[in-house]
Amino acid sequence: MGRLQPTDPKAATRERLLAASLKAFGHNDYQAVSTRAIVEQAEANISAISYHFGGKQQLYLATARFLAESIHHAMHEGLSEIQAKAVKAPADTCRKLLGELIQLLVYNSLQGELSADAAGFIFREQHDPTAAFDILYHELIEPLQITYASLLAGILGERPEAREIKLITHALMGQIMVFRISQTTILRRLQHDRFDAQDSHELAELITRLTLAAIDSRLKKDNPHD
Amino acid sequence: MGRLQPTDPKAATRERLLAASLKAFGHNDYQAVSTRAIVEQAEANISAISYHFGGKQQLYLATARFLAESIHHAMHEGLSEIQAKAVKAPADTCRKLLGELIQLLVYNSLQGELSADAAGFIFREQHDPTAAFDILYHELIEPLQITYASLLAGILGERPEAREIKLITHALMGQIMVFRISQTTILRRLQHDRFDAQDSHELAELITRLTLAAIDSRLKKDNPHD
DNA sequence: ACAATTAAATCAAACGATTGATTGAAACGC
DNA sequence: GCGTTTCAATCAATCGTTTGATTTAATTGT
Repeated sequence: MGRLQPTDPKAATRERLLAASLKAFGHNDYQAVSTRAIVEQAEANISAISYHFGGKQQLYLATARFLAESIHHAMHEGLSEIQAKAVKAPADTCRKLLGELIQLLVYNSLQGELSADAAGFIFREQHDPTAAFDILYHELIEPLQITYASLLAGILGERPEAREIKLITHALMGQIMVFRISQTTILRRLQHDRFDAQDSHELAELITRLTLAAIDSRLKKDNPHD
Repeated sequence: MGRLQPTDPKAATRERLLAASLKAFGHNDYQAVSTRAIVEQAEANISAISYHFGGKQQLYLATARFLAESIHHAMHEGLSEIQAKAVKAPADTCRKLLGELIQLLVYNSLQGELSADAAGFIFREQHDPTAAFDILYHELIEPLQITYASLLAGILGERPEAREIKLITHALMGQIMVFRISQTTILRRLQHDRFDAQDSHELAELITRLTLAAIDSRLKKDNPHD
């Protein structure tokens, strides 16, 4: 997995357990994942879970933190650059940055090696939230929403905290997420078997066009002197 | 539940098992749902599953069919009316019908009594498809996508089967679905506790505006004599 | 029309297998 | 040699399924 491998042999087992847990919990409910399946995938002993985490429940929460860190690590470079350029940026700069953000999100959603596991984990927490959702929300979901919303607000000249900006942000980000969440559907519709990097690029461009068009019409509506 | 209650007392247990299964499988994986939990909810005996369906696996597949039928039943009236008006309809009629379809989808996604169970069931099958996905896809997902795509194609003057129409359909329907799938996120962002009928109406109008705007820009791009 | 017979449906009890967790001994690095 | 980490063995609890008996409903014989 794409994580930094710890040279410390003590923490190696812990890291393998987290990676195996993410893969397992990304595809199955908490109750549906057996601790034995995790330790088998991690090539560890059954009691390693109790020893390193205290139990299955604590391992699950640690996996949520591990997931948030992993995604944050994978997107931090691109994301922080966008966020830095976005402060007090003019509308046309925000438009360009929004395109970059969409590209970043699409690529990470479709090409990221743990995107499938992450999507499964996050959705389950969305549908029936546990304590893990708080971790994912504050460290992953909310920052992305705020970044997207601030760009949107920069283009539209409104407050990022406005109710309608939040709703539009959610709807427009849905255009991206649906290609991960409902990937089986769209692949079947296209009679395709997987999205490669080229597909992701094309998809990001399409979504960017749709997104900017939706925003533009709102600009015109607010400034009827057109 | 909003299903037609069978006067036949023989099939009553079967129906209760299906309703209980949908509720259970909508919130938990196949493996995470115990047959004992289902029969307890259904007020039936443990062996009723084997007797009426042959086993847990067959009950699960029957639940998928039950879900497809239930949603179909809930949306059939509004959907068939839209589909009937859509045949060879001019672009402006398609625009109006698309708004009605969005309204229908939003309302059913957010207000439908089994929408939460359905969303959970369908997502799990999207993420790790089993034999149940084929049922859901052919009887539920694909018809909706085709209806949406044909309206889109009617507005844009293109073939509903075109690759780009399918992609745009998927992206735009994502604007709707994300409010069900990621409902926990948007409710937390808004510091809201639930979407009522008024919220759903407002949401449908917002999404319709965003959607039509995205389509309109494409019209202009294709007809540059504007 | 009513008792006898058959079929359909439900029930409690039990099966082996698997679950999360714990234990004390063994192996490890320093 | 001592603290850390891993191991196989074992615990009670729960899993899906099966079983044989019981109850309920329908059918038949007369």
